[in-house]
Amino acid sequence: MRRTTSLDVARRAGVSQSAVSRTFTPGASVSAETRAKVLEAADALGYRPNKIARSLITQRSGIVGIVVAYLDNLYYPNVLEKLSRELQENGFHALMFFTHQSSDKMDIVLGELLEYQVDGLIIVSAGLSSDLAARCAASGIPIILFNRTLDDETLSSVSSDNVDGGEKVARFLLRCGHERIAYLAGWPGSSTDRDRRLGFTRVLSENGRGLYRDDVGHYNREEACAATRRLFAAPPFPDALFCANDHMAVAALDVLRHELGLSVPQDVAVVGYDDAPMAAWPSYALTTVTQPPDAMVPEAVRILLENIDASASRPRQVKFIGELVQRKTTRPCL
Amino acid sequence: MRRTTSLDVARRAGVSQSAVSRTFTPGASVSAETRAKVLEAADALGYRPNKIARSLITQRSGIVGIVVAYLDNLYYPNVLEKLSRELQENGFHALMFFTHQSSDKMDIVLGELLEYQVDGLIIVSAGLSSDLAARCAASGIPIILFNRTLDDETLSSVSSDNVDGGEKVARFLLRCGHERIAYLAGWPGSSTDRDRRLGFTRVLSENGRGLYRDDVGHYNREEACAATRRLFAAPPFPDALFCANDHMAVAALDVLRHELGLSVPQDVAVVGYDDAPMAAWPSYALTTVTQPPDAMVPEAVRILLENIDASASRPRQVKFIGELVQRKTTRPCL
DNA sequence: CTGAAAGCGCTTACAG
DNA sequence: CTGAAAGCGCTTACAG
Repeated sequence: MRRTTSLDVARRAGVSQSAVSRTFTPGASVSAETRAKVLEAADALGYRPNKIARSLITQRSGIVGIVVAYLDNLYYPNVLEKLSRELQENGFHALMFFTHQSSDKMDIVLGELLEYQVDGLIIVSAGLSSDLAARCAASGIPIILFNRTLDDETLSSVSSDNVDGGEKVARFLLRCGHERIAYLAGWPGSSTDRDRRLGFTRVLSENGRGLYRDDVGHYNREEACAATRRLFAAPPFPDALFCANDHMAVAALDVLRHELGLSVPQDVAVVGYDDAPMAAWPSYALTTVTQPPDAMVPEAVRILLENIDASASRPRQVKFIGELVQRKTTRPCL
Repeated sequence: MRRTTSLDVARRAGVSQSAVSRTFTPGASVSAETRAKVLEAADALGYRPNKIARSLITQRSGIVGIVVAYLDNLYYPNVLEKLSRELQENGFHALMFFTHQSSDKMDIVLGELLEYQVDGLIIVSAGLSSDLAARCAASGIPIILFNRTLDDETLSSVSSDNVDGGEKVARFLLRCGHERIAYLAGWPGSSTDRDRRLGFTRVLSENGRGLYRDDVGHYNREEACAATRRLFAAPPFPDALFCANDHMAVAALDVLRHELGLSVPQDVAVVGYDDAPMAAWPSYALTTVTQPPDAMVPEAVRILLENIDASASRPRQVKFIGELVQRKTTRPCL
């Protein structure tokens, strides 16, 4: 079954193919009469302009690639949906590319991306070697890192101020009088983990403290559960646990309460990061630091589209300040 | 900055443009020597074939549209990730289209989809009027409904047997000796809600029972919370509650335990549907019916790709049987 | 195996 | 405002 093309419409409407093209090009000059004839014929034939063909000549595909490593951290589905909808409202669409945490596969993914002639790229929740980042920047296609940053600032990014967030948690825990403070790390290579830890331990040491215990969960539920067991293997137990994200904090909470029989916050205080949806669910009521997607997503899309329009502009790093929201996994304190 | 094209590569390699095209077309005939020259030149120039241009002539975009209404039900991010990865492994990619539960926006979405010349369509978690379904079928593009079915069978679908699932839950609850059984409905227009309820109430009435109480949550957390409050507004309370999906069951659990101070399963048994990730988390340990995405996703993709290859084949409905998995929101019973 | 050429379905100067 | 024509970057018969 042949697709109906602009030529079919032109013939039926008794006009040139150019006229058809023009009536479907916003801002092109067509007389009301011609437009009406075209529209009628198009309607009768069920014609729709072929975006693919159009993109070949306009050099604009209207497609933005979104690279994601995983979706099991509840924070990300939310971000993904918002990004997609925001893109849609601006006439773009998201082409999904799933990769893995380790950046071995990123090469392949990136190659495929470029083949699709995407207009831009949003990299979410995925590690990116600086080597790869450099190649991306060199490719000339506008890229924005969401919730990740790069030390050398070769790429634009939108994230929250993770150092500040880590500091806030440390100050809060200290104020609550905690003594044996532990850290459950995320993916050690990620900027998020590094910065949250940095802010956290800096405030601790400014107050003459260090991490009482320290383990790694790689932002993964199973590993976070295992790490929690190790962290609480021998007394004296930590009396506060800062988890590098909510997804792990929830896992830790489950282990603490249901396996180890500890009470939160009486025996241990638990703090997460992200303010993912389930953090607000009463069963968890997790104290955490927000990374407001309602502000971050539109900003990320704005910057990206700006770069697509004027690809000359230089990389920009935008950081949002998160807030500590106290719920019930920590004792009330000012 | 002009993109580097096959012609650039041809010039540098000293061969024809066709030769370049051939070395990037699997199965085309090129001598080893020519191929080597081309590959070298391509590498030097950072050339990648333009899939968009290719698709214009091959009539294959390699893009499959995925239509989703929302991602806050945790079952879906999981499905989406699996669908995407499965597609990727088969050389396709997913273009996301977010719509809304109500099918008003589906028209627009569908139009955009067709403009992108997607090779196929997967509709997940979204309502589709039979009118729209007919138009889809008429468009000639292969479509598969995931987790939804259509009465008139004009479209292929992969789902679980929701009638059977509803029956299983009813039999189980009856066996456990429950007397006042309530149903928390999802989206009334959806096939999932209709079938789960159908199987559920059928077994109930076969045993001389009816629904003790009945309310609607529209598969939405807030509404499910409100519905739960209504269901438990006055004694005697229901002693069992079947929720049309896990997302609402978890909401109900939160209200029951944390607002109403009821014990689950002592005061009320709660059963969900989906076996979404959080159903297995110890804080919920929800008894539920599985809809195995590990089996359903590959099958959905298989059928779709089959239809893309031989677009003549007629619509097919595949149903998977789910299992009731007993966890801790119901009393142990055989 | 290889190259010249037509064509996929559009947009966009260029004349009129 | 309108049409004929060139061209976006490929693939693919067609000859050789």
